[in-house]
Amino acid sequence: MTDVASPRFRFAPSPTGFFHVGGARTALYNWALAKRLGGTFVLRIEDTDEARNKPEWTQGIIDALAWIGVKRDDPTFEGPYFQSEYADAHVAAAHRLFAEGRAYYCDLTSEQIQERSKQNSKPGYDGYSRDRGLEPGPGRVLRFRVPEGTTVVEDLVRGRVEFANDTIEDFVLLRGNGSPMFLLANVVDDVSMRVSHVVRAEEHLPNTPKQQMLWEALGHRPPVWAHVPVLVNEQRKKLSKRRDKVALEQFRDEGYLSEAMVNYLMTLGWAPQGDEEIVPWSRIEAEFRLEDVNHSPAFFDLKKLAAFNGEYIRAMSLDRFISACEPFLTEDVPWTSDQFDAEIFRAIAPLAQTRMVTMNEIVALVDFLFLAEPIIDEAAWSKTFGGEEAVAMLDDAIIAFGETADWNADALKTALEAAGTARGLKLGKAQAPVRVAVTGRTVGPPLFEALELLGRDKTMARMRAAAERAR
RNA sequence: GCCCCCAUCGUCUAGUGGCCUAGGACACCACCCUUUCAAGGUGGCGGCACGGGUUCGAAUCCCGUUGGGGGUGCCA
Repeated sequence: MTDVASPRFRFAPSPTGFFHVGGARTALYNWALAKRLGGTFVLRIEDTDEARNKPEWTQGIIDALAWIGVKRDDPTFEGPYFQSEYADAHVAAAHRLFAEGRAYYCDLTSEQIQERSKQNSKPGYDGYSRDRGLEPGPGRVLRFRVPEGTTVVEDLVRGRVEFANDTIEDFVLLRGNGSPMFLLANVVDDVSMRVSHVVRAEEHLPNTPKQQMLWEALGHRPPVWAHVPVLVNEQRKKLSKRRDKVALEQFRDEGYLSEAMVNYLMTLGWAPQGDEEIVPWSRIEAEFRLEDVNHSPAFFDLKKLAAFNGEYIRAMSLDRFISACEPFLTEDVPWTSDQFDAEIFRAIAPLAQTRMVTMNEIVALVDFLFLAEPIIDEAAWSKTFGGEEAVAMLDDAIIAFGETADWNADALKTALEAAGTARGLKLGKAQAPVRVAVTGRTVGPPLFEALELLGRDKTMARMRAAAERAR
């Protein structure tokens, strides 16, 4: 192990798709530790699976990490390194192991291995070529000669985990074509990058005795291991890219705030001190300990994430909220840029802020203010104008508003309240037809404030149009 | 099958032998507030998987059972 005073952590994703929330949490754990302990966070892209890797995913990883605060320009950050560039070192290490008798070549095909396994009714590879003294050659894999005894993994979250070596098969180091396998490449890189702490998901725990033997065979003391529980879906299965919504990029695009996502992810398997779970990163960084990480899988709960996001949205200052809205106000919007009015938006923003769970919801909350005509939600329309009462109420509202001298929220409210009372309707009922007429929806920001911003002309025109349509 | 891990409200967790009549958060329900919807406030529902030990005392320690999960590739 390297200098304890300056630990080196690493995050080693493979660029095989969108960035997974589970990966994000692992990265965050490593990052929090590296920051607090004054260590280093090494990013190594494990791009050795040629069939599945795509270069564009690498940039995706870097961007996603930056989004959650793991930034390249931070002095704690080191890399990215690319595993594919170290293939020579991996092969050289394997050859050394062969020369030392720690590994041997085998010419069995996987079909033959399966056949033997079936015959002696033992799973996996049985060490058939251990003593055959095979030289390297095409189609021959290099296997590690697992020694006798027991391998004890000391894990910071699991404690002491023992593996009987006779349950571990002689695993492949080099493929038949001579290329290195994950187990080997991963260890050789960790050794050469002087990694002191391997913090990763629990699914790697079964690999750990193999890797630890490799560390030792290569003449090094193994790192500190820590295997954190996996994230699961509602069926309590490991989150998968195929069936679950896990892409960090998607959450970002829908308007989840990175602070909320980071905070939520950190509470999966761990909790800050005290009763508060919404805490700033500074506290997380100061308090996070691997020893405190839970041992059981955690359900990635979209509802709770949404609740966190809502909290974070409401906690923003008006200026921050407005600038956070901006990307969602310019792309994929129903209005044209000249229809948008920043002053009006600023006025409605505080009223929208408490009504959102994700930032992309801002559009539907304010669109009626910028569009020439509201987008009519048919379900809302038929529900509201199903009876004659609503149309009559709308007619009365048109008259009441027409007689209103000052066009402001208070005056409009007073006017509608009076009109409603005359028909025996409470304000809640009386406002409904007006709301649908003007905004197209049954829900939205407070009505009279919205009408004030919309202005007399547009409001009256929409109400008349709706009355016409409802007849 | 074999190896390994895990087990507190529906969910995420606090709890490290007495402070536990088990605390908080999300979700859910009710009420209050209220121009819709939210937000906010108040309250409620709800848990130590089971069985044995150890101990004066166990959610906490040990064993077993059951139940979940991960791994078992010439993927990473």
